[in-house]
Amino acid sequence: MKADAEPVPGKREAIMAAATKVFDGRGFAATTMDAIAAEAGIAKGSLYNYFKNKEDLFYQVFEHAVGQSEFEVDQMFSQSATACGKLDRILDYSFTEMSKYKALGRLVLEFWATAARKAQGELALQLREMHLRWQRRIEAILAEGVRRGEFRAGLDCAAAASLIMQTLDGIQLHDVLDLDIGARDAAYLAALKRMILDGLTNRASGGPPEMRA
Amino acid sequence: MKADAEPVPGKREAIMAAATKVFDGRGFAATTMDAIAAEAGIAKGSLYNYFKNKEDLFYQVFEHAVGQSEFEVDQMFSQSATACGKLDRILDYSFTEMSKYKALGRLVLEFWATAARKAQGELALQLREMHLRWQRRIEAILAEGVRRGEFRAGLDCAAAASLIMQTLDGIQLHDVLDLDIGARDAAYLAALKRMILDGLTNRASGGPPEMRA
Amino acid sequence: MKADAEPVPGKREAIMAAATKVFDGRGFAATTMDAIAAEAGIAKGSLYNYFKNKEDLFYQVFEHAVGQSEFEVDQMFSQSATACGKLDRILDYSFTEMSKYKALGRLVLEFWATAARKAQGELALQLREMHLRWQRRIEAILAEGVRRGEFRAGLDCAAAASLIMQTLDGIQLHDVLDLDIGARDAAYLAALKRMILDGLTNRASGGPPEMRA
Amino acid sequence: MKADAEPVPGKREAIMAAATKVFDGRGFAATTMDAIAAEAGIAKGSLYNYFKNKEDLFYQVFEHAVGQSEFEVDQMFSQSATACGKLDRILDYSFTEMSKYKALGRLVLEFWATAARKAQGELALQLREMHLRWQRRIEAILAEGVRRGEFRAGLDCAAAASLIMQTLDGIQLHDVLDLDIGARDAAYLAALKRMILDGLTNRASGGPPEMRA
DNA sequence: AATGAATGAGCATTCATTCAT
DNA sequence: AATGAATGAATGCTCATTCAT
Repeated sequence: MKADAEPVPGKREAIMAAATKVFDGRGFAATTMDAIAAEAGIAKGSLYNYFKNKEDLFYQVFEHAVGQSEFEVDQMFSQSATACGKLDRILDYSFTEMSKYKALGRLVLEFWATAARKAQGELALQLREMHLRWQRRIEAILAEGVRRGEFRAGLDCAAAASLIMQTLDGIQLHDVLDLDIGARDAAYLAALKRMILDGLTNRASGGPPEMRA
Repeated sequence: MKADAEPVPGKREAIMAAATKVFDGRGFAATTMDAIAAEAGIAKGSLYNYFKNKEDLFYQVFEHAVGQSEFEVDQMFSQSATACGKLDRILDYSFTEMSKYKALGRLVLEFWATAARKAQGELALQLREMHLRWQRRIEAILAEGVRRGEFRAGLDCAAAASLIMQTLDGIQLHDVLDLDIGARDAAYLAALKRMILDGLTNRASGGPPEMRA
Repeated sequence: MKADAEPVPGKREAIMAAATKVFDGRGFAATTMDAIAAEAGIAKGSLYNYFKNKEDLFYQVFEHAVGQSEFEVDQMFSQSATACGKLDRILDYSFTEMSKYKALGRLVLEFWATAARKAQGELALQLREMHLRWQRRIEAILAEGVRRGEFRAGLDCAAAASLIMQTLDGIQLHDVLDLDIGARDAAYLAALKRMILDGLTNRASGGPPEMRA
Repeated sequence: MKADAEPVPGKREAIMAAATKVFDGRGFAATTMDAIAAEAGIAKGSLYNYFKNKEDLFYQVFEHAVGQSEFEVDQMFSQSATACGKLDRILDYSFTEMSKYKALGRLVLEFWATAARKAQGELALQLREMHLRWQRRIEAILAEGVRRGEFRAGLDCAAAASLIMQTLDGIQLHDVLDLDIGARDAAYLAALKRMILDGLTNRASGGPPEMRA
C-alpha cells in the first residue's frame, strides 16, 4: 500500500498524536516505532501504511507542530496596532510563553544536530524557510516602526531583525536547556525588554565612548 | 594499560585528532569506534588503551576544543582596558571568529539534544559550569563598566549578562546552523554592536513610547 | 512483540528445546545466542521475541527442567503411606533416577560457581527457595515418622533433614561429576540406604565407644 | 623464553600467591591477567614468562592449594589411634574447619562446571585422582575399624566410604554455597555425627520396619 | 487495511596473547 | 628477563523494516 494515503479517516491523525507524545518525551533517536505503535494502540506494521518510515513520520509530526506554533504567534502579532506594541508582545511571548514549545524546541535541536547532518532533506529546507519567514516578519515590523516614527530613523532593519531573531532563538535555547532557571521574574524581564527596545528607539545615541580604546 | 596515561608520546593526541575529525563530520551518535580507529590507523581495541570508552573519548575531545576556545577568548578580554572595550571585543569575536568552532557547536547541540535528556552525566555538569563561568565573566565586566561610569547607573548587571549570553548563544546557534548566511558585512556588525551597547550606555532612555498601546 | 507471549504455538517450546540442548552441551557462559538461534533454525533477533535476554532464556529453561524434576519426585512421595517408605523411595530415586538431571545439575553448578558470586539475582533466590522447599519436605516426613513411631523419639528432625539434604546433594554432585562410576549395584545401594535409615530408626544406640580416644 | 622455567627465584611463587588471591576473590572466569599482574606488581607480559597461559597458571595455583589442604587433613588423621576416633575427627573437621577452603571449593565448583566440560585435561584427572585417594583413605579407616571391632562386622566398606565421601562433599557444597547458615551449633553437629556413626557401629539393626509398605 | 513474527545488520566493549624494544 | 602497547576476535542486544497471512 502507498504511504501517505489515508484510507481510514482520522487514523493518520491519531498516529501523529501518539507519535508527537512519544517524540516529545524521548526525542527522535530514543523513540522506537514500537513505542509509537503501542501509544497509538495499533500494530507496528500498520504505521508503515500511513508513513514511509520513521523519518517521514517525524517530519509530518514536526511540520504539524511548527504550523500550530506559527499560527499562535500570528494571532499575537495582529493584536497590536503599533510596531512597538507588536515587538513588545513578541518579546513578552518569548519570555513567558515559549516554554510551551520546549519539547518542540528540543526536537528541533536534535534534528539540527543529527538528522540535518546526513541529508539536506526536505525538513532542513522547511526549517530554513520557516526561519526566513520569521525574520522577514520581524524586519517588516521594524520597517513599519521606522516609518511610523516609533523607531529611530536610519535603523538597519535587516541587521536589527537578525539580531532580534538570534536573541529570541538564544532565549529559547536557554529555555529548552533549562539554563538561567529562576531568572524569570518581572523586573528581570522588564530590564531585558527595555534593553532591546532602547536600542531601537533611542535616536540620540552617541555610541559608546572610546569604543576602540 | 591504564587509560589516561600517554606512554607513546603524541599517540593520544593523534587519536584525539582523528576522533575530532570523525565526530565533527558525523556527530557523536553516528560515529563508530571502528571509524575512529580506522581514521587513526590503529586497531579498535587500542582506543581503549587511551580512553575509557566512547563517551570519555568524546569528553576529552570536547574539553580540548573548549579549552582552546576559552583560552582564545581570555586573550581577547585582557587586551582591552575598559569594560566597553572588552564587551566590544567579545561581540566582535562572536561575529567573526566563533565560526571556527562550528563543529564544536554542533557537537554541543547534539549532546544537549540527546544525551542530556537521559542522564546528568559529567559532560552535562561541565557544560553548565562552562556556561556559568561565561555568564559571570560578562556580569563582572558589566559591573566594572557601571563602576567606571561607562554604562548607565542602575543597570541590572545579572539581567543584562543573561541577555547578552542568550544573544551570543543565539548568534552561535545561527552560525552553527548556517542561518543568516551572507549577513556578515561590517556595517551589519556595527549596527548589531551598537544596538547592544546602546542599551547599556544610554542613561536618558525614557523607555519606548506607548508601550502598551 | 512482547517477550513471554507465545503467539506461534510450539515455537517457544522449540526454542527452549534448542536452548536446553546447547546449554547442556556447553554450559551457560560458553553458549552464544547465535548458537541457540542456529540450533533452533531461526534468526538471532527472533530469540528476543520470546525471551528478554540470555539469562531469562536460561532461567525459563532451568525452571522447566526443575518443574519436571519436582513433579516427578512429588509423584514418588505420594506413592508411599509411611514416612519410612517415603524416605526409602526418595533415596532410591536419588541413587537411580537422578542421573536424568545430570545436565541440569551441571548447569546449577555453573550458576552457583559463577553467576552467584556477583549478583543475588532472581535465579539465586529461586534456587535457594527450591532448596528450602526440599529441606522442609524432608523435615516434615521425618516429623511424621517420629509421630508414627517409625523413627526414634527425640530425633532432631531439622538436623537430620539437613544431613539428608547434604547427602542427597552430595550424591547428585558425584553423579554430575561422574565420580563413583560403576558403584551402582543393588547391594551397594541397599547398604547405603540401610546406613541412613539405621541412623533414624535405632533408638537404643549407645553411641560409639571411645569417641574421644 | 620457556614457560615453567624459574630464572628468578621466588618470582614464580609470588605470582602464584597473587593469582591465588585474585582467583579466590573473583573466580576463574572473572579474573583477568591484568588483575593478577597488578596484584603481583609486575607487567602483564611477564606472567607469560612463568606460565604458559591463564589456564596453566590456574592449574598450578589450584594444585598448590589442594596439596596444602591434603597435607593439613593428613595431619589430622594421624592424631587418633582408633578408626572411630579418626572418623570422628574427620567429621568434626568437615563441620567446623572446612569453611577455610570455601574459596578453594568454589574454584573446584567452577572448574567442574566450566573448564571440565571442554577438555578432559590434566586438572580433571588430577581432581579425580584426588577424589579416589580420599575415598580409599576413608575405606581403609572403615576396614581397620571393622577389623578392630569398632564397626559392625560385614560392613560394606566401599559403599560406606562412598556414602561418607558424598556426605562430606555435600556438606562442603552447602558450606560453599552458604546454605544451611546458622545450623552450626554443637547439638546439631553432635546429632549429625551420631547419625553417621550409628550406621557404622550398631550391629543389631533389624532394618527399618515395613520398608516396602 | 491490519497484523505482528521474523529478520539481520550494526556496535561498544573486553581481554588473553604477542612481540618489538 | 621484563615490559606494556597493540591486537582483533568474540558477543549480547536493538530496532527499523518487511511480508506472508
